[in-house]
Amino acid sequence: MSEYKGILDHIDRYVELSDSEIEEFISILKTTRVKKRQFIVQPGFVSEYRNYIVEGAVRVFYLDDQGKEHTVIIAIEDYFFTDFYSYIHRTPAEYYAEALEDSIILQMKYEDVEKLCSRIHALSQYFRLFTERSMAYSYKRTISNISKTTEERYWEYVNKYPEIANRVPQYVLASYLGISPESISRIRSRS
Amino acid sequence: MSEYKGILDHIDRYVELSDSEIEEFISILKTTRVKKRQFIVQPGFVSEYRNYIVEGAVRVFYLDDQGKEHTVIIAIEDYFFTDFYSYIHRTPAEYYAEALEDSIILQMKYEDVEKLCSRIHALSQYFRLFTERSMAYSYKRTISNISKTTEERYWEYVNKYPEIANRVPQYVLASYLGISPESISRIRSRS
DNA sequence: TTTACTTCTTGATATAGGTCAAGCTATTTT
DNA sequence: AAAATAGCTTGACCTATATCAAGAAGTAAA
Repeated sequence: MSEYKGILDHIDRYVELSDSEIEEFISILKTTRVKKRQFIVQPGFVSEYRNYIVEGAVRVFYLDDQGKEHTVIIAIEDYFFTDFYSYIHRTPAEYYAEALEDSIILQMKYEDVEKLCSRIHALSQYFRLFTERSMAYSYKRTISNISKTTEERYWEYVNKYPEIANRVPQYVLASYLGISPESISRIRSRS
Repeated sequence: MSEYKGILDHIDRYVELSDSEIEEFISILKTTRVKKRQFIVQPGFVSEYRNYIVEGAVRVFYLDDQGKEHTVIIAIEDYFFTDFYSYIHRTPAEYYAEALEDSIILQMKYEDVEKLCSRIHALSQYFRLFTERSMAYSYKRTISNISKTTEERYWEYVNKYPEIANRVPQYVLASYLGISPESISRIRSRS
């Protein structure tokens, strides 16, 4: 059904699955609806799922000892999110995943993904190739974080992801870029 | 031979390869010796290889328009490095990879890795699992970059990787952590 | 349509940490 | 072992950006 179209297209960009493989894959997907402000992952609980967003927006953030939030991931349609460390190592999550809007997500359990990846070579390839691309992107974010000014980081993000920047609250963007909300406000007013 | 022991052990931590698969894998490895300060990857050229360090130390860094260096990866024995974006997308590298010591590295070409991963399910699994772990680590570095003070980042690194911190020049560590060398010097003298 | 949250803006102030400069100390190289 | 190069330290200064505070503007709820 149309609810799986997005994720199947996503897979299709990397590998080809047979019809029966697609069926097997779909069988491990659980569709979940979450309301705005609802938590999908919480510190203390293992992040059981890899989550794919069919519709809506989610952020993953870390709450430090001073009560400050630091956003690691901002995800909209066609993005994946999870507390990756918790998901892989089966340890309690350190991050929150919070719906920024009412959302529909597809959830796949760690064991199910691993089982399927062991059985279906193409699926393993898919996650490998996709994760390698995420990794390359992650290096770029790191470079940006350590080498650019707040203003440069802000405009870089806004130019690269205008739809996301317009869609999420500014304080979320601020905590993603490691900038104070006030500074973002000033950067915007300056232009 | 012993030169392959490290990488085979590395693989062994994730998956089991048959003897013939091991042989196939070894056949795509090229052993290269590089001298201190030699470049293994340079902007403008495609980063052809995934590189594994048998012995020595290497850093990957970005040179910005103001001539400042920003280190993305510091790698010693049993680590991989490459300009990942260039390697995956076959586009000219943006980073330098520079030997910090005389080093012995194992190089595997993109096409060879892809061909083998298509043929050998376990190898695909290996790279998938390993990259997923790298990814989880990468999020931690991001959090650290956007949420911690320079001093916290410095001590965090030194405690986590004391051997590396003692082995590489301080300006390299500084450019990895996004701190000025002077500040690192002051942080150290303060303790 | 008033009340109450939530988010954003603006101003005043403080400070972490960068930059510049100069000298010092190692470590290579000749 | 002298010369040269590379790396580290220290001091003085400066600026980008955080923090604090208070109000304005949106948005949702009652």
